[in-house]
Amino acid sequence: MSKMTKKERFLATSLKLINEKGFKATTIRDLASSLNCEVANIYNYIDSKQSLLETYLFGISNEFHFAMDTIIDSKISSEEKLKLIIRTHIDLMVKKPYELALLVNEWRNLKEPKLSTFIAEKNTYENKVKTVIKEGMEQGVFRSLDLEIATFTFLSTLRWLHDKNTGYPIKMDPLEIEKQITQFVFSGLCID
Amino acid sequence: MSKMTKKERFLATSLKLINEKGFKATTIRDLASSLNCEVANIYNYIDSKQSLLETYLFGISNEFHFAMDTIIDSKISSEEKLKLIIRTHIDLMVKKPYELALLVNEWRNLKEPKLSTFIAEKNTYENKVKTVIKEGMEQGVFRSLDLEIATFTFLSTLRWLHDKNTGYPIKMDPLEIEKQITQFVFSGLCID
DNA sequence: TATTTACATGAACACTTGTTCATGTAAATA
DNA sequence: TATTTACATGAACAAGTGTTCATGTAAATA
Repeated sequence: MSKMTKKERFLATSLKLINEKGFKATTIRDLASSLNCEVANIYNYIDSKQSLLETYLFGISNEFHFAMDTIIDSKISSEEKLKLIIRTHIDLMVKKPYELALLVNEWRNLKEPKLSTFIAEKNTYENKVKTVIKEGMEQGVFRSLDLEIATFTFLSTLRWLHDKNTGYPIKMDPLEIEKQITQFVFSGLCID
Repeated sequence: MSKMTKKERFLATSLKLINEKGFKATTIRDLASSLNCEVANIYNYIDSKQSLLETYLFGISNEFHFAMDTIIDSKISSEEKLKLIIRTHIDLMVKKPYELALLVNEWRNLKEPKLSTFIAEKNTYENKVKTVIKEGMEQGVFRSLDLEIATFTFLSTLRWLHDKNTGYPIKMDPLEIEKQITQFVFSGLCID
């Protein structure tokens, strides 16, 4: 337990620092001084700086996929599925804001072959979202927009949350955020 | 003219490379070998690696502000203003996809005091968009969503363009993209 | 008690980084 | 023709990088 606690605390501190400075800009010595320990000591916790990034990224990536698969397999309408996708993103933003910011900003720093693996997972996720939207369009529930554009525009509406919620405390009630974004996505800005 | 041509070509090549690898990951030696020239030669064009990034970022930032100010000062409806903002983003994406991607991805690599200046410009821009949306809400043209959320969600819908359009040729007709995104933003996904 | 385990240390490594220097050349300008 | 200008070169630098090493300690386990 104490073993885990120590490593976990290291991982948490690192995550925060990497978010502030960026992965490339954060040196092992930065991590060490932020943890009040010696540089070499860090290698008691991790194999390499790269593996640290990999741990974070594939960690949340898995969480997203797990949630997504649950949603897709459930017997609910396309509209409800999309609502749940929005809810999942906001949930994860509240619970793991730093990991989410990494997912958006730092995945480019992965190296092959992990980079390809990650991109594949990313594409798979996007395709699952695309499928939900496609179903909705075919059922006449969603407007028949270009599928690619609709999917990526939708995903984008969930992305600014990460940019805004790193470092700052989340002021607004998550449920309220969810309500607002759902309304934007489903009904748009205009009244008519 | 030949002076400008040479420097411009250097700037264009650098821009592409920095987009592929990221600013931090792109070394002066990378630039040199990509340009088939010696490392030292690069410093005939630029003062420092940092100044290179600054040139790019403040360059497009200015373009955005210029376009935005024209829109804001024109005597048209809030709805029309928002449409023009969408058009501006897509226009710039088509004309300067690499600069735009930098604007989104690499501004964190600026150093003080340029970083603060950039963030201030960024905030100013976002506030101008916010004002347009606020006007629309007050006039009853736009749905009364939370202003912050509506603004950033709107801006996000224009951001994925950059991610998707670096490196790849833009397949879809810009006018069609504009039409689709405008529809998404104004009317949302749902039919009802 | 003996031995493993978890964590800590500081020096050293091999390498990469941005940048500068002194020098050179070929064309444009005066 | 003389001189400035634009561009090119290769070596060198000082600083910073991730990582490893041999060694140490204090507590948990056997």
